[in-house]
Amino acid sequence: MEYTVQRLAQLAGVSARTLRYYDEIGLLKPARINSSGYRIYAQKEIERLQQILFYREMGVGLEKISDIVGSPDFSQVKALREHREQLLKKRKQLDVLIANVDKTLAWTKGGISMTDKEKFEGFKQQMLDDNEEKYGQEIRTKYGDEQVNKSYQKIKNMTEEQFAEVEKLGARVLATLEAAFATGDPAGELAQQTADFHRQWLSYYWDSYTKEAHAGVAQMYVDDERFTAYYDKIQPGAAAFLRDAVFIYTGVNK
Amino acid sequence: MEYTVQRLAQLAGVSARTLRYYDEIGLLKPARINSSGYRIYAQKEIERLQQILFYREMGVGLEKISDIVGSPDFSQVKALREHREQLLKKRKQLDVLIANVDKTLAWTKGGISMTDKEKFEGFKQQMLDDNEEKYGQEIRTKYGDEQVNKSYQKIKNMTEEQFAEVEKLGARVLATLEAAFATGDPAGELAQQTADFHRQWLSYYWDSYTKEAHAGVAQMYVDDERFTAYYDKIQPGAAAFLRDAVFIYTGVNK
DNA sequence: ATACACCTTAACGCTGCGTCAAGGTCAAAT
DNA sequence: ATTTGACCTTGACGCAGCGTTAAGGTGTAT
Repeated sequence: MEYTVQRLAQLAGVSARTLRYYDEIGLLKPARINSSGYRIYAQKEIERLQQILFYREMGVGLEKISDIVGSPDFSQVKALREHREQLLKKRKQLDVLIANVDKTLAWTKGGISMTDKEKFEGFKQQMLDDNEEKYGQEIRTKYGDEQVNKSYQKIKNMTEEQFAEVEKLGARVLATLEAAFATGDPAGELAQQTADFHRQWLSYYWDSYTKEAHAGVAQMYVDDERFTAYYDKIQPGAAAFLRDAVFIYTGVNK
Repeated sequence: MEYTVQRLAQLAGVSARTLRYYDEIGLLKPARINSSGYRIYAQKEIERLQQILFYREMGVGLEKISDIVGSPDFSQVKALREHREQLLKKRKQLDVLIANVDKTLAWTKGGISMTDKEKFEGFKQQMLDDNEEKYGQEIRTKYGDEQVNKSYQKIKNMTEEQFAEVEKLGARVLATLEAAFATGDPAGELAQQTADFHRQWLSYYWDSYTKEAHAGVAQMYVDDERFTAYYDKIQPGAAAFLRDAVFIYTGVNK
């Protein structure tokens, strides 16, 4: 039995346009073209189409389908396994989105304004691990186990996916700091924006924010050469500049 | 403080192109244009951008964001709630896809060929409910509670989303039947294809398929006027034609 | 002969930008 | 004064996977 586009389309439950498109991109060519230029499909094409649609239902892209269909079975299995991974990833992302929406909704109910930009950002696990590995011992003895544990605990509760967000916020602090440093004015708007970003960034690691603690950390950036080095890699003096900006921002002066 | 595109882009962690695009579609217009034609953004625009980015992270489309931002708070909450529903839907779809991939993988392992097209289709809950409502009592007494319960149980185990699939397969049976009926030959390829689709469709409701049962159902389509009416709405005689095709397909003759 | 259903190619539209291309502007360095 | 280099501008194409006119040829039933 032979089929025209529309007939095959009905059979397969797709549109005629789709079949023409598949022809166009070489994914499914008709068996032959009749004297009037009509596309004619036969049994073989039906089977190929069904394979194509199968993978399409799975959410595989047409190009990958093209690779898969007509390749040996074990390749197809491998492709499916890989595709499965991608689907899982997508679902995780969705979970994060949903969690964020829920959080926002909850906060709005609690009277916390939607304009609070803290909601934007997330966390990183690896950052944590790296941190613990490098400085864990020292920080713990210096600032007390309980504090550190609480902070770590808070972070552990977040999902991995939110990592990119915190990194972004961190990068934003650096970028803004650089621009602000160029102005030379720690009381200027750019510098104050930097301090605000820094506060937001910090808030991810702290259970509660206080101006005094914020100012304390800023001072530490100057006192502890590791932090100084981190910020000064932008420009020598950037750490001190940030501290000054934060002092003004918090209104705290040591 | 005022910002050019690039500066604002850095600050917000997006590309300059994005900001130009947002300007183009009217989502975020710069505060002013300077004498050289440069876009200049101010504090107000920063805040608006942050709101925009917030919703964007949530996966909301730009057009909807345009509606949301700048509307009263309660509207925003409503929008978020609706968006949450959509996210949940998407996740459900993903779950179905993943389940399908898993099933296919399992079947392939079990030696069942990937060319079996049964994997395509799903089920419907509502179809069930409708069915139970209309004919439940009668069917139960006629064919026995146990059978019906088993069938129903099987269907209940599937997810709602798979519904569209079974509907599609059902439609495919009808469409193919119509084309086959036009040929007038119940032994022809089209008619045999119809019988095959019908077998696939049945397989969703039955734990195990047998040729005899298939042929029995086909005969029932002629004997029970409700079914006859259903298939004959295509063309008078279609039910009988389908029965003949299935008899040939199964090799069973009553 | 005429209507009507089906076929063809061509081409724009949708989302959310990335990515050249071709050219103007601005501050600093020569 | 000019040259560099980093920034800015407006166009416009490209991406996936078709949906959707548009303009016109074909097939068949009346």
